[in-house]
Amino acid sequence: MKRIEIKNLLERRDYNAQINVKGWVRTKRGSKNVAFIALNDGSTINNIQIVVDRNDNNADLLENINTGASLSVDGILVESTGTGQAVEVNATNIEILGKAHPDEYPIQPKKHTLEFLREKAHLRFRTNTFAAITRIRHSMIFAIHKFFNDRGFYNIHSPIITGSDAEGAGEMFQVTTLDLDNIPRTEEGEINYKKDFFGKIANLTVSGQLEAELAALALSKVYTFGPTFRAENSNTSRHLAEFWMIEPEVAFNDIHDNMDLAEDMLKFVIQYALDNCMDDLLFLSNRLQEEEKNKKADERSMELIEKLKFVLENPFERVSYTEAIDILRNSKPNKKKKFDYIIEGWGADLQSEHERYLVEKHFKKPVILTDYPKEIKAFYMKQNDDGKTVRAMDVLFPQIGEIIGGSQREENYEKLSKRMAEMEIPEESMWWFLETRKFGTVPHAGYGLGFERLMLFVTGMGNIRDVIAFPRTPLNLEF
RNA sequence: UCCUCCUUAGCUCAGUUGGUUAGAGCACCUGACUGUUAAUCAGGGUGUCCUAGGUUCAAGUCCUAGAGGAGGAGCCA
Repeated sequence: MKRIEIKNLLERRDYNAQINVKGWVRTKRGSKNVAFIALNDGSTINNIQIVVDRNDNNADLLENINTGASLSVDGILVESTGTGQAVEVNATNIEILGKAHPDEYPIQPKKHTLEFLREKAHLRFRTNTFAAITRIRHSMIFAIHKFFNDRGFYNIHSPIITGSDAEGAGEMFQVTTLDLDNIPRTEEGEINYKKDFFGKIANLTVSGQLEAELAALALSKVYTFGPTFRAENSNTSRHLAEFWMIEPEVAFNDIHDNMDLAEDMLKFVIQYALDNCMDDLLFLSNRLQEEEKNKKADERSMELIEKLKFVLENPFERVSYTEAIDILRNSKPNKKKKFDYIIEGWGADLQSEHERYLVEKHFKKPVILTDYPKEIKAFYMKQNDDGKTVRAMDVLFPQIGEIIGGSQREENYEKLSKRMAEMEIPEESMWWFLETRKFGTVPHAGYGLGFERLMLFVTGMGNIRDVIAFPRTPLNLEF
């Protein structure tokens, strides 16, 4: 008999139909005459209840049906006589596909800590929490592609291995096929990269932006969605060494178009989650509410679904860096010296505590900060006429901080070349990037969205290691 | 990389100013009961107290070093 997915089965009402379901046991509840098995196959967060009549013939069978075991169940779909579910399956035959010995199987029907489950990353998909996150993650991936596809964008696969060491976005992972026990040297005693696979130093990409710009300057509207690698020794709940980044790049867009695009995109994908993942969001919301009970009233955050709707319903606050500095300088925590870094004046880099103050205390909604001092931003950003600032835009979200970083790009060859020289970025490694400003240059803009940071916001999870299946962080590469 | 905190049963955690035999809930086993909802009730015993040293009559508890984890900061998405 063909297997029916539990998601579909739960919606059926054709009682007495013969069906087959396969899945993993979540719990088994004992009884003298009858046993109840909650079975889940990942198609939905909800389980199907399997009802088994106890008799002498199946005592051994039932003994081996423990949490985590996999089953194939033939049975009859019936209306449930109990409360808590509309339909259930009266089992006529159960085959145990794989046992899960209860003394050894670590995922038991109880609350486990997220830290514990991180150490069981191979099995944590089998928990409600991670299955829900995984389903939501899929929907978010799909929503992002849909958003851009619906608007005529082209998806670009930017390279994962790069020969450019000047992307300027952080420490890089080197890629080599050289024998590390016997490194070829030049006559001067330096490592001879001419003998390496590519004949030069190669690294994993830290950004697909530069390649996306090249494509945008022909196809007008493009985006990348790929893995990104940073070898920073970052040990926080917001950083990964390997993460996924979405980088749209649009020719003829200025910074205002760029902000509109970012805001539209975030709202689209959040709406998509509400429209398509409500079961899983409700589960995560309840889970969070349980945790919140242990917190003081003023530390509790907004309920998850309410929070998502709040973002949808309110325009993001657009504020220049200069205005933000004024707000911060006159803020209570600054005057009372509650900030670890006191804002003295214009030019200071904003710390996490300042961004949080603006988003969570002052504006109480997402904020887009623009026009930062050029000294604290990347070389490729469009220089404003004031000679001091660049057309950068950072989208700041409550709890997450910077979820998007972007800018209008400098399209003027001379200005870009001059800025690269000032920042000591070697032109010879970036000649191809500069040539786009030499031939048919146009104003353009783009940004990078950290996909896992979006996932943090949508799921309400607190640690980025719990919204990606196999997180890569310093000293962590088990799975 | 820096600061702070944590590591006790399979899991979640308690363990007093250093003091006798280290505890609870869940899971597991036995029994009862029952169309149950992480079923319930009764009984059963979990152990390298992270590791290695040290102080002490006595260390889960104090000290030193190491390992692992968490939170915050920096870097950033």
